[in-house]
Amino acid sequence: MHITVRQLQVFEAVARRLSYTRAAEELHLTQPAVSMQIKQLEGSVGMPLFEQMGKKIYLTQAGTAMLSHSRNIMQNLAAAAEEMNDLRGADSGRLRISIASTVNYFATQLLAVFAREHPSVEIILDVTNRESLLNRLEANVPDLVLMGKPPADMDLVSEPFMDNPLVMIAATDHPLASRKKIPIHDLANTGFLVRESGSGTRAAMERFFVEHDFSYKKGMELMGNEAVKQGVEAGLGLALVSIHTVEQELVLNRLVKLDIEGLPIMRRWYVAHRRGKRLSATAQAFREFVLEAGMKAST
Amino acid sequence: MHITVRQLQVFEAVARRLSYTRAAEELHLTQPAVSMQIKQLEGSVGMPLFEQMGKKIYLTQAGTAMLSHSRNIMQNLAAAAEEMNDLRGADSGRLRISIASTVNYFATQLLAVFAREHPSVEIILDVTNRESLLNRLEANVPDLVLMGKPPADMDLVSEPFMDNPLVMIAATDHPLASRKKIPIHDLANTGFLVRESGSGTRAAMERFFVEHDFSYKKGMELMGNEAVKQGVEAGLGLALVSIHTVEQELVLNRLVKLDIEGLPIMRRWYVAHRRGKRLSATAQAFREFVLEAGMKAST
DNA sequence: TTTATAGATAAGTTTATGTTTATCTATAAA
DNA sequence: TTTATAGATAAACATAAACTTATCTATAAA
Repeated sequence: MHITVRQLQVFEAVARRLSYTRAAEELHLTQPAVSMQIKQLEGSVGMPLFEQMGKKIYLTQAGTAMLSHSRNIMQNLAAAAEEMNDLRGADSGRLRISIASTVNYFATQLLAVFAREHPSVEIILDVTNRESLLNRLEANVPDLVLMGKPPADMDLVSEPFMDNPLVMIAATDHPLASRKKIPIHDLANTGFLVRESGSGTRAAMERFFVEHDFSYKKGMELMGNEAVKQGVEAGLGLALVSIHTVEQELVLNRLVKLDIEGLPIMRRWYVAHRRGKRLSATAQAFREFVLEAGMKAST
Repeated sequence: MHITVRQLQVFEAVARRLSYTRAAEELHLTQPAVSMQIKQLEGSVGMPLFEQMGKKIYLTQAGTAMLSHSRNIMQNLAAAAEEMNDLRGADSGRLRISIASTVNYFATQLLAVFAREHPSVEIILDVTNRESLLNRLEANVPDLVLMGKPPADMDLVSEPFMDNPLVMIAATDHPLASRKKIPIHDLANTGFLVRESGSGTRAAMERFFVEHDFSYKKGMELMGNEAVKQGVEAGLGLALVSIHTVEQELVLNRLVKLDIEGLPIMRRWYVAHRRGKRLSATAQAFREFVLEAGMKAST
């Protein structure tokens, strides 16, 4: 024997009105339908829940106890329904975002704006290197990721949302700082600071040099954007970096951008999630927010 | 929105095993049956509860929230079932007993023994006058009542459980104290202390005197047994009382019992409840306990 | 006594649930 | 590439649940 939600609904109505007939009216049922539901519930619990004395019915002790449980259960159901209702909108719940460290230079600002617009969304941000980010995607941890071009073999749904121009930077006092349209081959004798292998920036740079038949002179290999920038500022060589990583330094005149022919290399950033992922309304809202912010930034 | 217990059961199994097929095995169902239940639940909540990525399924955010509600609800159901189970036995719950004040002289002892034998039963005792007791019965407050012969017009189920002999008492120094087999007519000049009208003892006394063609001399009318007893002890007259009300006084020799021919009058005490009342197992156990205790006392 | 009301009961109908079987798609592993 | 596995989908069917209508019984009130 098993108790059903329907039985509890009917039971609650009868217990509240202390009448089968009134309960039936309230539930838009006939009286026999109510009798049956109560009978089944009584069968389930193995005891009478009501007692009839003359024309009046009363709850038995078991009935009184059952009523309190019943109300409890129905309250839980209502709470569940309410939470589900909230989650259907974009202004609640949890949003798990993982971003590749390179994207960090502006993603935090993006998130701040989104958080302000959706104050009751709990945002969980995770800034990590590309490999760890792909692991997290594999484990289905994040709702969405922001990263450079995602690998083709991982079955992701991805869309570019912002240009990521790679530019050549030099120390402020570099002799070519003020020249226009410098052919790349004029840099044959210059040393280049490069990112670690596995970096998307590094891969893009090498592709660019190959395309332009230019064999570059490798000055030093450094981990991360910050190290590269500091090396360039110290005059150790030139470097190709995302313009987003050096915006401040260019404004403060601590670095300069060289006007090389064929530059900037236009790469892009992507918002991505695993194929099959059921994005919450909140996640969808964030995805669209990111795409829209990218559109604005590129116009 | 129509969530069923069945849906929650199936959902919980799928969420726990993270597999439709395993859940189906566990529930002795086929896989399509599980798919359908989940689909219906998802329809009810208006959102996917699972997401499939490759061969693995994961709970969505809504699914995680739903699972916690679901477990809550099923726990409540289990708690309800457990309480109902307890109530089916005679060692739990509440026992409401109303007793007429005359019965109080020994009923408390009876209850004490029952309470010791059923320590987890919550006993609610209510000692009150006969009229108020009948009102409570009318309002369906007590499970059982202990009283003198219940009125025939109230549709009660009643059963006598103990003799209630009415005896004639006198002050210790009464001249007839040591005489045997006193004919009632020898008391023609003696004054009698009587209970208020409406008292069962008073009615029984008058019936006895009428039957024996004895017109008694009314000394004083007093409210309640205690007043009558004190009056007799003070030498204001004789009285007919339940022997249970004077057991202590007889032992302490503060009152004596006169050996009148035709006495004691044998009245009885009853355990009663309204017809139609669904007695709990506990109430039934108490009823039988009282009847059995009465049997023992009368042998 | 008659009448009205509350609930129980019985029979029959509709709807929901669960089943099997078969097929399809996608993915992971051999 | 082939094979095995997980789940979705569909059709056809059996069973059970939830109702309705009609009728019956007991009780309280007129």
